[in-house]
Amino acid sequence: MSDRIPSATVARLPRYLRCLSDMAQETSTTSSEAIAEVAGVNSAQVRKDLSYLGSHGTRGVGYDIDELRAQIRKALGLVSDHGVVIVGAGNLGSALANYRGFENWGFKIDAVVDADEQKIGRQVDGLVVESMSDLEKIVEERSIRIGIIATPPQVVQLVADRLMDAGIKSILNLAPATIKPHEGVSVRRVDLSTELGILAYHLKR
Amino acid sequence: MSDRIPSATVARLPRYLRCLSDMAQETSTTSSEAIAEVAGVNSAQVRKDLSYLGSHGTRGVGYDIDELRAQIRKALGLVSDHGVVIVGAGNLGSALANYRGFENWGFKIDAVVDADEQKIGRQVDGLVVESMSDLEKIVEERSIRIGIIATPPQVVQLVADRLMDAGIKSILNLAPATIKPHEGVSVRRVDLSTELGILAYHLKR
DNA sequence: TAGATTGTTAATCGATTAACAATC
DNA sequence: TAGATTGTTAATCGATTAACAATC
Repeated sequence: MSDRIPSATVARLPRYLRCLSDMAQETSTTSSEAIAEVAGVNSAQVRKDLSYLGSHGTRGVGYDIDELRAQIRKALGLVSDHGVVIVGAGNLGSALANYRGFENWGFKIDAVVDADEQKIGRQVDGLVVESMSDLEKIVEERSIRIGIIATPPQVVQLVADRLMDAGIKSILNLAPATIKPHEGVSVRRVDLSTELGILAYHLKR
Repeated sequence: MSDRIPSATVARLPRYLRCLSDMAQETSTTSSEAIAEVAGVNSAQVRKDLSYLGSHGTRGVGYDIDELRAQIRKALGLVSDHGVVIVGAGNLGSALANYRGFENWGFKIDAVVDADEQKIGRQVDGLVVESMSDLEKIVEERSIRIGIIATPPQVVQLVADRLMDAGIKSILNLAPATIKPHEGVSVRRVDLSTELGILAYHLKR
């Protein structure tokens, strides 16, 4: 609810949430200055970002950490459990299946699928790798709405289309390829070799 | 050389580079419109971005793909080989060591280190996992300037400090923790659970 | 009250894009 | 020449941040 939160703010909210988790041990209250310090941003920006969630701070005092965490979780929609399917049980896909921290955020890896016969049936962090041909069935039966693509780039659009047709509403694409999203589906991309390319630029001077 | 390239442009250049690689098979020339289509951005933006590299296009014709690739590689500093050390031989670190595409871009994984005795000596994609205690020696002897951190978040700053003290100039941090960079060191962060958090937000409507 | 810190305004800064003259 | 496409300007849009009144 409330108005649209700017995308730059949405991108910072999960970071604040993690910073707050780290702080929670020490005190029950914190300030925009302290959050800014830990998150590595400007304190005015923290206040501005938090103001989109409504006013939950107390002037002269700061923010109650637990309450603020709850508010951020609510704003991001991290309140209920989200089922996730990982497509691709290669190195990256397996790394993700094992990735701690997903659970802490209310994400639950429901399935890992792969097209490679060899990999089907293997265990990946307690999950059995299932067949790519069952993808639609898996997504529908388990009401999964988030998909993570960790396949070779050549098949990314194909996989994405199948996911979206099956009802997936959000896709995190870790392969170096662009996805044309269907109407109403949001796609995020993380490309590690791109990140390294950016790093090289800064190495120059 | 030339003036500072805006950071948003730098972040897009690696993407253009990959799009151009895909196109190179079919034709020897391309247009800002075609690149924009594949990269998923506005064509005026492509032209603007490319204009920071100098004028390498031909009005009425377009860009020579091979020449443009060379120019982008040069602008990003991808012309010489960059040595990389990966800290952390867990799932993510191993996935990275195996990550194809790094080599194509002029990156060479020179070492994978881990603090866990159990993992030392294991093979990861042709590399033998080395001991974390040799980190400084490895970085200095092999003149490595890029580090990738794939450790638990608790030790990130410690590892980063050791890397920076040893002479690392660019760090890609894949762990969910903030690094305070030393003067002249650039740090980029990719946090997969943050990405998933952002995805959850878009799931709401 | 005095000190601290929020919430918000308004200025600034930077990034995107429509439009079009230049030119192949 | 006619058609195509660049390179660049200028308008627009959105994001950042300094500053400060509000208020605990």
